[in-house]
Amino acid sequence: MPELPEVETTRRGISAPLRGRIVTGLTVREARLRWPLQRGLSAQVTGQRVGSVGRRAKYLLIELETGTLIAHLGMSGSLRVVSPGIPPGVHDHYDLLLSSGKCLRFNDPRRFGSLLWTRRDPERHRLLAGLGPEPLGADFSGDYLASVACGRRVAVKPFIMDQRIVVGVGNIYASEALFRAGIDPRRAAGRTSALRLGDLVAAIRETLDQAIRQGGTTLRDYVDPRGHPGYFRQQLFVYERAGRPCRRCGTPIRRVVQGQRASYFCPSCQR
DNA sequence: ATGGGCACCTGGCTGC
DNA sequence: TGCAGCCAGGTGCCCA
Repeated sequence: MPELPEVETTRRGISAPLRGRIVTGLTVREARLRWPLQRGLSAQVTGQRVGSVGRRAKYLLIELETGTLIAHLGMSGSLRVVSPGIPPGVHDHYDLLLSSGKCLRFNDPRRFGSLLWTRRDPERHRLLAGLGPEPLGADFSGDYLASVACGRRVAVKPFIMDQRIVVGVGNIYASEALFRAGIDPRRAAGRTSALRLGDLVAAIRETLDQAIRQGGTTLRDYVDPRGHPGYFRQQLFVYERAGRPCRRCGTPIRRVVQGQRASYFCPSCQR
């Protein structure tokens, strides 16, 4: 999926077409997503005006009058604003119909995405309650990262992908940020100096920020709400570049597996 | 508490 | 051409 930059690009794209519109229905073609779609969800949301469209971690928060729709894109999901008259494709699982005559259409080949409904403060929802700080927010600092890394033997790469530590850093940007900070992804989190963790915080911020400005990264499925891919792929230093020369020093990029996920790094630039 | 592994799914690509 | 095997942007849950 979509990591934070892709979710944020999606949020920006769907915000204007949704805000202030009335939900006129919800068409569900496939309810078996990561969490099965709640029965009767359409009746719950129909007739309500959309307020703001927010984001917490990789969750999109579509605020309605009596609650919030929480959408997650999983690994391969995308949301587009289209005319409901356009025939749905095989993996178009739901349409949120709007008074504007358009709809928000969710496509997700792997069905790891979800759509949840809560009447309470979404921050208190079971899936959001334990999340760490936003990487682009003020709470995410070198001091914070050093304090939570203390004593941790887990490798730094899975550590920064742990959503309880910091949210939004997925497999692409974890590798990219570690390259920019010059840190070997296999290094234990607790054996990385506070100074270097400070560099890592800056690198995560810079990487995510640049990716958002480029509309995210498209590897395979991802498209923004207008159907366009993201252009950050051209800026990737290491991700999916195994065997190719490091853009900084020419050393072949290495691929290793950590926690069943591929990690890419330059053995010369990263220590 | 921590770390590691599996599960959930489909599709695209590689190599025999 | 067909098919097995591997890989893919996430993350909740189970086990030791």
